Amino acid sequence: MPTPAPGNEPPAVTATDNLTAAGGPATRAPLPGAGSATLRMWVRLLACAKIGEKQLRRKFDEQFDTTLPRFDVLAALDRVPEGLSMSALSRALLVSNGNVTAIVRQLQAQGLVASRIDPHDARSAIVSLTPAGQRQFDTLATAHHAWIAAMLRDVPAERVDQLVRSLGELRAILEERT
Amino acid sequence: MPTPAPGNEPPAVTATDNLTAAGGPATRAPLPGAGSATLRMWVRLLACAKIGEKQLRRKFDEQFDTTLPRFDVLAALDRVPEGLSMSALSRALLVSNGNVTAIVRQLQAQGLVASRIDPHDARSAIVSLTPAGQRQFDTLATAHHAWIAAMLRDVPAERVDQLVRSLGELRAILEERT
DNA sequence: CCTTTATGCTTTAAGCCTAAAGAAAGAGGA
DNA sequence: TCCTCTTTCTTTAGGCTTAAAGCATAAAGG
Repeated sequence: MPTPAPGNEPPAVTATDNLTAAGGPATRAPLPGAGSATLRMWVRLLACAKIGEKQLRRKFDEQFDTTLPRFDVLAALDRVPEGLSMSALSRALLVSNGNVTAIVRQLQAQGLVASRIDPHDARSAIVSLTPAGQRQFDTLATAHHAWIAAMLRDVPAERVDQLVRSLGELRAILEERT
Repeated sequence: MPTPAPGNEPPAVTATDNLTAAGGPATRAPLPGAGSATLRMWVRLLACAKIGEKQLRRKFDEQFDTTLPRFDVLAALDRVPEGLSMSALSRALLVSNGNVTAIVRQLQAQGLVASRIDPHDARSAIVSLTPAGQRQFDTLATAHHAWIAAMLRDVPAERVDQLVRSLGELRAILEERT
């Protein structure tokens, strides 16, 4: 559609990418120095995460009839063969306690994870992968890895390394302020 | 908390940060070259987005009794005074069409946005900020900007600039593959 | 033993999100 | 006119997410 109904197509920019565009040379910008570079960084970070997540979510659904959060649980459990308590799981995944309850219930119904009472604490359930869950995770992880490699194949290797470092630093800073 | 309840505290790493850790010098790594640097980059990107989003969501809720998605809608509309159709809005926000319906309905009930029929196309509703919505957005945007500046105040300015560039490049690449 | 306090987990209410199906309007051609 | 195809939007079913309330267990102190 060339020249589509004037004023109907938005610039394909997410949210507030250029909040300070109007106003000319700002003489009283809030929080001077930092300017809005941090805001632009944040908006772009979020856009990247959203776009990529959308692609991965669709792949998980289409090819394996599962979801990203369920994969995340399996991945967390794969890293700790002894199993994790619900609380530990929720901390590892950065989601709320109640949320984990529902997701684990689904995986349990599918026979992918098992839950036993902590012998040292009757309140605590320890969740771990079943053999079927381990097999399922291995399959999913391979596909997941390949999807991401494909998604990012046009990003130069040195740029990837740079981002690994910078984002690691950024994550450390963000975690401090929690 | 030094030495906390042995075996109960997971390493504070999100999801699959080091999938290839076990196995020594891999002789048959899938997708050689790229290795798992892309995977680590992706996991870190996602972690940063989640941590930051969580903080912002809480701030929006506590201080203004609103939500991030609603702010996103206001922000998109602020950038286009003539208003946007529901479809254009959903494209700008990277969310589904049906989702926008619900969020706009909320904002409409609060009197922050108005919706009129497109005179050129009776199917299309054009949504725009009301004066009250504009005032609300200005307030929220100022706070939002300040929160982000505070959240990222320990990231060196040159690192911010570097990330702005790299993430912009990354976003462009991700958008191609949609 | 009993009370108080803290912890682990589940439940609930409310909201965000998607895909898919459906309703309504536009656009084009026979 | 009528038929078909497309586009725009809403609705629906299902899943993720949170905060807050509630239940059960644990831990500490009288």
